Amino acid sequence: MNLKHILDQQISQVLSEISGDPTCQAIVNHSKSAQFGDYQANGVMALAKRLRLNPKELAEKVNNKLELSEFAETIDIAGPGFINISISKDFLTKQLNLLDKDQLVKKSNDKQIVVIDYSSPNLAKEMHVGHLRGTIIGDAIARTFEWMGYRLIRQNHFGDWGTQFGMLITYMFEQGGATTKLSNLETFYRAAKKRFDDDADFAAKARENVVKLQSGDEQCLQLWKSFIDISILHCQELYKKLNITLTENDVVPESFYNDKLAGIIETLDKQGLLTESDGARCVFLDEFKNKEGDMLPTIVQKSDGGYLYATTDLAGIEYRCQTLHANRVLYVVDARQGLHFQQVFNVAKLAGLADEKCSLEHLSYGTMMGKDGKPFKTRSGDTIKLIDLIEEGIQRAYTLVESKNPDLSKAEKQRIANVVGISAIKYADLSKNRNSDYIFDWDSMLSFEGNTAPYLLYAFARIRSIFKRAQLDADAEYKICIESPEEKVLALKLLQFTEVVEALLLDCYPNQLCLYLYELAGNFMSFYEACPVLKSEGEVMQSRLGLCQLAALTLNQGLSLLGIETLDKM
RNA sequence: GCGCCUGUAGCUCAGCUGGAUAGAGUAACUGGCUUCGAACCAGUUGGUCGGGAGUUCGAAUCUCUCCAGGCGCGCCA
Repeated sequence: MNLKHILDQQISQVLSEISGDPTCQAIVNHSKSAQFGDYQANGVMALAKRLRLNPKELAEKVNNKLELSEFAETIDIAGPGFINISISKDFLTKQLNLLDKDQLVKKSNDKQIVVIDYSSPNLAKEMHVGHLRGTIIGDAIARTFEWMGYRLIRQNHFGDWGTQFGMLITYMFEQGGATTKLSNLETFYRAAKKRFDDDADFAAKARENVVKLQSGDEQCLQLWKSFIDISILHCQELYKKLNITLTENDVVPESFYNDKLAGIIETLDKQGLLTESDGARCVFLDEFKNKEGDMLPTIVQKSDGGYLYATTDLAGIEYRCQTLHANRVLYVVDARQGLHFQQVFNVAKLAGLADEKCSLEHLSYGTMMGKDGKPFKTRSGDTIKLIDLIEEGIQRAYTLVESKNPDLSKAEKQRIANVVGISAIKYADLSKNRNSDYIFDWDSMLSFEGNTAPYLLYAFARIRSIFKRAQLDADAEYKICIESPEEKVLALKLLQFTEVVEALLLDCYPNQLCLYLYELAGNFMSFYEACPVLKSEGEVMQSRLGLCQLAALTLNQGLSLLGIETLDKM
């Protein structure tokens, strides 16, 4: 159940009854501090002002009409007109005992189709830390929609088409077509780029090969395909290491849209949206006009007839809306492409490529910065390879496991180090608001203390350890009965999992889920210190075991939505 | 030039449709392991929310302006 939502509805309704205006908002939120109860309604003051009433008197009036005895222990009117609600232990006890442990959150029964576009690596380039964010954030969002019962379709918009592939193909010819040289993609790419920059003949040949490739030359196509196979293999390896759910089947590359691009231009043309400007074909939209009246074009076809990024994305929208029948299309892409997506979305709607009801959303994320606050680059001008970050993370975790738990077997330490290292990297990214730029720093990304994934994993491992030590069944039925303050705080937090997951589906900010899990783990730690489980007896012990069980289930599920595995021992 | 984003504690960041005394982690300091795992817990110190003006019962949040940084703006993706 979504307690916040229920309280909001009930209080909003009372406000509406009193005012006669059905749109009244109770604005229920979690209370900021324990002295203000568990939930607070802030909407009374705004309404009082509109009705020119004394807010405190209105709050009293609302309170008299409210029927919240099922939920509330106390309802207080405080300050200028806040309604503070303290949830009763009886209610928490009842709800937690009723909770479906297999579900935890009631699944959505609207069968919306959600398409999510994320990761989007490039052909013949190794993935670097810049790819990390979109991949991790997109995966968390995808997992959440899927778990909540939506029909979710992943699209890995693989960058496999463009002029730079003529360069690679030409270099491949020079090297005698030895595919083994591709094993190090980055080196190969750089070598090809160097030849392209240094040698005019090479560059000319490269341009020729682009044309050949585009006109379907067999030999070029074959070489190109070998690049794709190797690149995808490389990405899948990383996905596996990072526990990312994308598979080969989710790859729908740019080239997939090649034969649809002419049709897109035709559609735009038929609707009279195209304007020729300096030989290029553009769509000019009023909403992208500046104060001086200058029009910002969305270029869809170059003067040489070639198509562009925008054209491919329009084809992508058409495919996702018309063929996949998406209700929502989510693009997890760097914030720098904000304008591009705004343009493409508007053109698509106007041209009817996407129907009115389909929601096109750019879930943008910030740019990676260096420690100096400037855009990130290493001294050599390269980016840090993703694989190096991962290996460093695992290595550091291994060292830590060895110092904490030297008696474990080597294989066990390695397994733990893998989970701890990877989870620390993912959580460091997921726990920040995706919108803001972020600073790349080895130490903060690979930290294992404080608000990090290992903290959550540690809380989980402690719980498992209780059951193991006492040889109790972690899946048995335990009857919960809330008594102490620490139990109540934990109980309420457990009940709020629904609120967080449902909010995630609306705005797609995984850092909200991270925050929730961190607080849940913290509430558990406080409970653990204050309320001994195995030294208690009878019903109290049963109840505390029940709380431990639910805390473990919720932590495990929440982390799983973030793409983070848990450990029984660490 | 136009537009978008960012500016919160020494550092890294939260802060939800405007709400009460702006919160965490980290660093520094204090206390807690013969007691369910100290990768932990309890506590102390630390902030003119970039500056200024405005809107209002109330502003980190909305508006304007200035400053600083980042990004994007016709044939790359």
